[in-house]
Amino acid sequence: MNFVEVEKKWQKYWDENRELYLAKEGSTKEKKYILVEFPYPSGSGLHVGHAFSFTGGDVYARFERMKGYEVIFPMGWDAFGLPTENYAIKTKQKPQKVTKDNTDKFRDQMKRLAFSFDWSREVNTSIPEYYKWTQWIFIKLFENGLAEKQEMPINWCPSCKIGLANEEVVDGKCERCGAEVSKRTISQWVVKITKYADKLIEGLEKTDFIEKVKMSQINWIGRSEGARIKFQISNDNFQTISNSQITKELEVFTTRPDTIYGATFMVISPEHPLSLELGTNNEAIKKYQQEARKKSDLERTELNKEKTGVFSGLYAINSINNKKIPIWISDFVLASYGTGAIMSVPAHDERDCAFAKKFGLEIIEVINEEGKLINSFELNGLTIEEAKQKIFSLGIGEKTCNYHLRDWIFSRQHYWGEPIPMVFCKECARHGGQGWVTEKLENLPIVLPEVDAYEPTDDGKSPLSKIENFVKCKCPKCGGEATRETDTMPNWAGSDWYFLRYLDPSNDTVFCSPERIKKWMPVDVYIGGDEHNTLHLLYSRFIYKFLVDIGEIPKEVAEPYYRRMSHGVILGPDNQRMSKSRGNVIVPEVVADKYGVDVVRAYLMFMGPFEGTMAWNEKTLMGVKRFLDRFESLLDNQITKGYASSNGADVIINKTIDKMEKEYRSFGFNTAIAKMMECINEINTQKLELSKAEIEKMLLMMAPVTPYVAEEWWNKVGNSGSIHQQSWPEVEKKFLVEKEIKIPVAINGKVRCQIVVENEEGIIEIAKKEALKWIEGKEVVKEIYVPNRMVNLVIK
RNA sequence: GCCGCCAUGGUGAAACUGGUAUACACGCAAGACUUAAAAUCUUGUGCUCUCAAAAAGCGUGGGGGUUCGAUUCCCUCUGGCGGCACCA
Repeated sequence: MNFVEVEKKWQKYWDENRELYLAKEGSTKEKKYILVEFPYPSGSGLHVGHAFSFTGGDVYARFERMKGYEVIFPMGWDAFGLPTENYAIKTKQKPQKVTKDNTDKFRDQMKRLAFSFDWSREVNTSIPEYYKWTQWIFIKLFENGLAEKQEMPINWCPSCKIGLANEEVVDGKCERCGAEVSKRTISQWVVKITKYADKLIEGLEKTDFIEKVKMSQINWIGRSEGARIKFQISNDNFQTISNSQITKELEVFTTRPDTIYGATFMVISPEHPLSLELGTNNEAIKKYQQEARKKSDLERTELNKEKTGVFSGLYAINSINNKKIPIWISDFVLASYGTGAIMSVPAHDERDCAFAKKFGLEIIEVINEEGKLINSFELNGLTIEEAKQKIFSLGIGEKTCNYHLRDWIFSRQHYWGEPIPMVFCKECARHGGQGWVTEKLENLPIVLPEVDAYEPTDDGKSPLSKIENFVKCKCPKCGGEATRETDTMPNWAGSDWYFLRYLDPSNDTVFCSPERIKKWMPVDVYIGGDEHNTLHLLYSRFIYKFLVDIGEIPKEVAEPYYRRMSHGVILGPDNQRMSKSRGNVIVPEVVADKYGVDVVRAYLMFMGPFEGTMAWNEKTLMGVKRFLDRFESLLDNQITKGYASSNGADVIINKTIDKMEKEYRSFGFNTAIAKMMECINEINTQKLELSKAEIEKMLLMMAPVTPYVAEEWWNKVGNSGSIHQQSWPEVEKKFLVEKEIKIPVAINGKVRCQIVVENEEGIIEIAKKEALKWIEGKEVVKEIYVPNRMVNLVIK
């Protein structure tokens, strides 16, 4: 039977016997939640990257099932998003239809690749039954003061006609299309993730993420400790320059309050309130502000060589010595960070120094080479830390922290996303507040209406704004005439919490029952790409922690993901990233047509370490194919001539069980396969005869990697039912014990010879006798025996 | 610039808590089968010295250290990858 027929046969069987891969709710077994990031169902189907990471997850899931865990290994679709919307526009189809076609295709491909997903738990972020709960989460955020509408400048992609989160802007360009991003001020929903900054850092301690992931999260949050210090603005010319009475002091943020004696000027950003105030009647300042506004983020960061700026005309009073220091305006100070104002210490900060040199400002050194304070009166001689403490004790400044993490702009002006379930009511606004009213829970989901045109509008509004009977509605609070929010949510919204929905996918009264959360959470292993280590991981941890805080999730499990694995990347045969333009794309389905699914799976797992980057190599794939051929012909020969009556290969079989188990458990799939190769090589070279039980054990060991071959032979040797319901073979420990031990003998650390002994008695003497040649005439000054490892003789 | 990670044959890579470095596979070479090729099988394969073998020496990016013993631990340098970056 060829592999095509075998695959068809068993795929049908597995489809008809779905309980094989179901995660059973009533099970008394210990649970294991294995999660792979769900894909965006694009039109081009499953690519090698998917095949690779899903196979890894699948092998692991199958192994843990065999080890007796109740494994939950679900799959779904992160289906909202721009590519589908764009494709729908281009092909004049409905996004709903495009999504259905694509997910059907993905599902078929996944089934063919034998991924043992529990399909009864499939989720799709774009169906109303799912996004009802995404909307519900938004309402909870709003009710708890973590979502609000703000007028704010956003990153605007002129090509996609969409607002972008900071996260979606890479080097000042749109992450998706590469167009240069500009600024626009739009009224936007903002989710206040910054309130969770510390919790998100602290929570990392409860996880087992690798250092790389922890660091990128910590860097992204960017906590920095320092002080806010208020400086009085000198009265001398304040009145003449500004007609306002309000701004009489200037607050700065600094991480180095100890250097306050070195502060020779202040810098405020062009968007700082004080700058804006001054700009109204000062031409030079106004002109500078206009120039700064014109610069995109890209330009502002590219132009980091030459500093620009303008003097404000004002002076601040240095709180510690009453010295008058000038206040400058420059765009190297960002309005969005800290207070938008700094005290400049040019002697100890590169940027301040460049600025001071350009504009001829004073530079005072306050730290000497030993890291002690100088030129600082009462602080002289102190260390930096001591000086900081002293400053605080003098009542200057207040200890605070700042974060690089920004609040999360949650509005998108596009069609294919979750409608934000908010209503604007003029009447309610009149009684205070912004006038934003949450939709009633019983009215959820707010269903995305089917429309004829999905194109974003040129004025930057969502296409939903054109649909009158969607926009016009009754206020859920007062019942008056109101209008519905027409913005939709970003892609991340649906993927923030999908791992919870898998646990209870058809519940229509809660997003997930607490019992099921208690049963299955946390995710034991979360497999995904490095590109999601900051954004997706941070957003979903935030949403999870928020739901814990408001009591919607039992607080026993504080973090959603315990371990994070970042799967590797497969490059094209030319060692380059696969891309259509390079023409180096490998399509897993095409390779499977040629060699069979099991060869593809085994090859993907054998290529290299699961977390590594490796290039596709057809020759190595052929090696793996040869190995599987050898495996099958070994079984075939043995069955043809009859099974051996005694277990002749039990030593190598048991050793292999032991080793493969360890390798599978630690995601060492490449070495797991190598162990089976060794086992087969040994059986062939020693011409060992196999019993039926031994053949079955070998099939069981291969079942996670090559499910079709294993299933086919499992039945060929006379079993009924599925091999994928069997347990992992037990290691018989007695076969692991060596009768003789081989011990290398080293002289001065260099291995010279080997001895074979039955026990450790007098082993040093035996070693000395064997190594006589090297130690003759020398004095042995030290004898070391490491049990079962080696003997080392130190001679002079 | 700051933070994190990595560096082993011709190639992809193994090596448990410091204990025989290079498992497994690719490639290459020789041989068997064949009219021939493909496929398959067998043998060899870190480097130097050697016709060959034995023996010896050298070998995990460079240098230094700890240790009886270091791919593994420490310091330092070099090169590469990833994250952050006018963030005060």
